Amino acid sequence: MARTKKKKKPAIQAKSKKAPRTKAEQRAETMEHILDAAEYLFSKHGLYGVTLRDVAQKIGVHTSLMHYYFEDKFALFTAVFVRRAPITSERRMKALDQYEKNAKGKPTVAGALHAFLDTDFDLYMNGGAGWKNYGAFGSQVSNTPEGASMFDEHFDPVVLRLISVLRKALPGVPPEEIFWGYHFVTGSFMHSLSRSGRLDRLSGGLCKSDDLKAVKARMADFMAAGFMTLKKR
Amino acid sequence: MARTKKKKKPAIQAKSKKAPRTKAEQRAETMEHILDAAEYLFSKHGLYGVTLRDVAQKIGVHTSLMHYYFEDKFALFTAVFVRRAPITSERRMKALDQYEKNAKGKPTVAGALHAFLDTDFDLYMNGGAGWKNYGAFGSQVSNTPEGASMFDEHFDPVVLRLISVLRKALPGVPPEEIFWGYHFVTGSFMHSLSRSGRLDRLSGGLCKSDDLKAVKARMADFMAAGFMTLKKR
DNA sequence: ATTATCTATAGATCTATAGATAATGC
DNA sequence: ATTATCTATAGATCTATAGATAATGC
Repeated sequence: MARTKKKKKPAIQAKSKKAPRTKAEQRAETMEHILDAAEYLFSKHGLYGVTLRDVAQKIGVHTSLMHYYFEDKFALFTAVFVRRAPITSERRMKALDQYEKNAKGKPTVAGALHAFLDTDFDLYMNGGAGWKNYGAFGSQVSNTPEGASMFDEHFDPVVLRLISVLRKALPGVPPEEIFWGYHFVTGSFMHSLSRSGRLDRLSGGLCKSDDLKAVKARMADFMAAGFMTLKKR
Repeated sequence: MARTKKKKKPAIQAKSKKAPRTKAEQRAETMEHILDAAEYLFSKHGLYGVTLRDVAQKIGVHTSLMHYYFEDKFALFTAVFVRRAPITSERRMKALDQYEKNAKGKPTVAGALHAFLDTDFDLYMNGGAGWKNYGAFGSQVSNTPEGASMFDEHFDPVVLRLISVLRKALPGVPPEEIFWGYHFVTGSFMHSLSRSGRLDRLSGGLCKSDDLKAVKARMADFMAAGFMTLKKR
């Protein structure tokens, strides 16, 4: 990540950061560089707003290398999505399992949402620039037909796990009401991950859309209160 | 709109739907057709995912006509945005004015959100296919750097108007808290307008993301409850 | 010997413009 | 006579592939 910038010093490098020894390492490292660059660019401009040349140029490498490592442009796009999807998915799955266990049959909406959302916010806040970009990338993808099926495939399981906890927390509330609640949650969540900067301008600098810590501090409880308005049957 | 499909009958047309009489009318009608087609396509694939040829083909006209009516691709994109922006903006502005007047110094969060959101949902639900497409288009735009400044320019006034009513409804709550609340609202709102279909699959058909009536019935109260969790100073 | 990277280039778009033709307007 | 639409085409990308060169691996 640190060396993504350009290539400042072609001179002698520090021992630890030397060119990778084995070919396998070299291959892996180049692929990571490509994925990092693609992730960043796709997060800004979407699938069609980025050319393979853009990606190659960003890491100072020839365009044809993109095709050596990835079948085609869409395969690269998919690879960006797939690289991190299982990580966030599994973390949240575990957090929900853990929460439900601790709740001993009495889960709350706020508790479930904290497990689901805060776990991810921690990742995006502390996982480095790559994870921040992935968040913005995901929020882009979530709005396009091209990406919708990737969401279905990789995130349906965690989301349905969340829904199941929410249903226990809200006995008597019909499932469709809970799905509507989730619909609102995911909209806000994706919007927050996009960190578009609009909030900064709108609020005259009072809030920064980059401030995920502030979002984390408010979102789960905000949404939990909303769930309480959904009508029982 | 009805004739957008292709051109089925080059035969004699019904009197009322005859080819436009004056050149001004013809010009206006062609531009509307172009804007309708562009609006639909941009809403699905974004600025870069649509070519001028795509737009031209959709209405069965030559690509060069795009350039005759619009300076370039981005100008067309902007024109799509600008065509309807003032309409939704003014409607909501009026609804907020009206609400505040009726509230006689005692506005509520729910009341303000109903005025702001429901007014728009009515438009998207009852304004015809074009308005539905515009909603999805807007939600796409709201997530891109290219479109952010358009949002700032055209929608900041209504949003700040909403904020001002919310502040009256929430005395003692610092403005930044209210901006965060709005941040959550707009995320859910834009997501709802995108009508991506993911909710349909996720919920196994229990909910349809196309069902704006269901969204309207729940969203304002859901969010209003959330605002109550924002901390006073 | 095998794999990583680059050079060169084909073929397919895409945007945009110049100039021709067809349809209204006086 | 002016405006709407089409034909033809230039110039600029963009994706993708074939084949050359440079760097590791036995």
